[in-house]
Amino acid sequence: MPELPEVETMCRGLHPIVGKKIQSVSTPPCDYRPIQIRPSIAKIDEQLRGSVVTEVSRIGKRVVIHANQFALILQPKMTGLVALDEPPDPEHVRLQVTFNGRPKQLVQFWDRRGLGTVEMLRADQLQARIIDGKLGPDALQITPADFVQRLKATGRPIKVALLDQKIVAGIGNLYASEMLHLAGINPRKAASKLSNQKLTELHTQMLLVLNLAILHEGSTLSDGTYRNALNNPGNFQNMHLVYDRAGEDCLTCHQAKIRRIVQAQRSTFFCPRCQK
DNA sequence: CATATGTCCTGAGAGC
DNA sequence: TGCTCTCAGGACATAT
Repeated sequence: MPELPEVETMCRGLHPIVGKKIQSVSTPPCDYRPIQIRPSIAKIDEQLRGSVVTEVSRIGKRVVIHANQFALILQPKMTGLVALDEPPDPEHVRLQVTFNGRPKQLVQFWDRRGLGTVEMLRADQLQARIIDGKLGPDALQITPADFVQRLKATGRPIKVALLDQKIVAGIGNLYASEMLHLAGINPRKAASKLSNQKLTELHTQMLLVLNLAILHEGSTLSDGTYRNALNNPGNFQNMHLVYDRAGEDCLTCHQAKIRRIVQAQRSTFFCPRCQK
């Protein structure tokens, strides 16, 4: 599940295409229901063909390829990824961007479940269409004070609040559990009832776990879908303290077992002893 | 406005 | 072994 560290890793892996000229943008034949692409692939190809990639950036959990004053926005959602090399399998390639030059370079948007989307906007529309009203400050950029203030403003359980991209952008189900464990916070606690000190600690641990995960190129889970741009798995899955470890010993206190609960229809993992 | 729920999709794994 | 069922969850649409 691509969250901030996985999407950041994808973006960094795409760096070799910066400065390259786009030869074409196309959708290869695919046996599955087509993903959402807007405007049409023909219009996207028309605008981007022949233009040079100036930047690859990340907005929350989206990958943005900039070229010709346009932004091509790839949203992996659950099982999508962006690959420079071969994707996990050839069956679920949803979009291809080919570049001029030898050897010919190719960026492929691959998505097994097809929940991902592709959107092209004028670069000057990015703020209004993607960020305003939809995304809070990025998890790697938000100040501790802003982080605390935004979480204090909701009575929802802290775990649920962390998943709300309007509060802070980039956190997903896996890292939400991990950072709450590191900060010693019970995921069911109302965000508004946490002390400033606890929330500040959470901010610290959030940065720690996200940056550490980026360093290890993200987490490749048992479904094996997430890979970095060169089709190698991440390494951070081996360092999870709570995620998907229900019934196993807590690696922090060694005196309790990790529990799984469901919040907002999503799994949450925590140690009942460390996170009271 | 804030919050809650339903929906999309495919494949892995469980259970019989 | 092969079938059916459940589950995984990001983001958006719709409901409360």
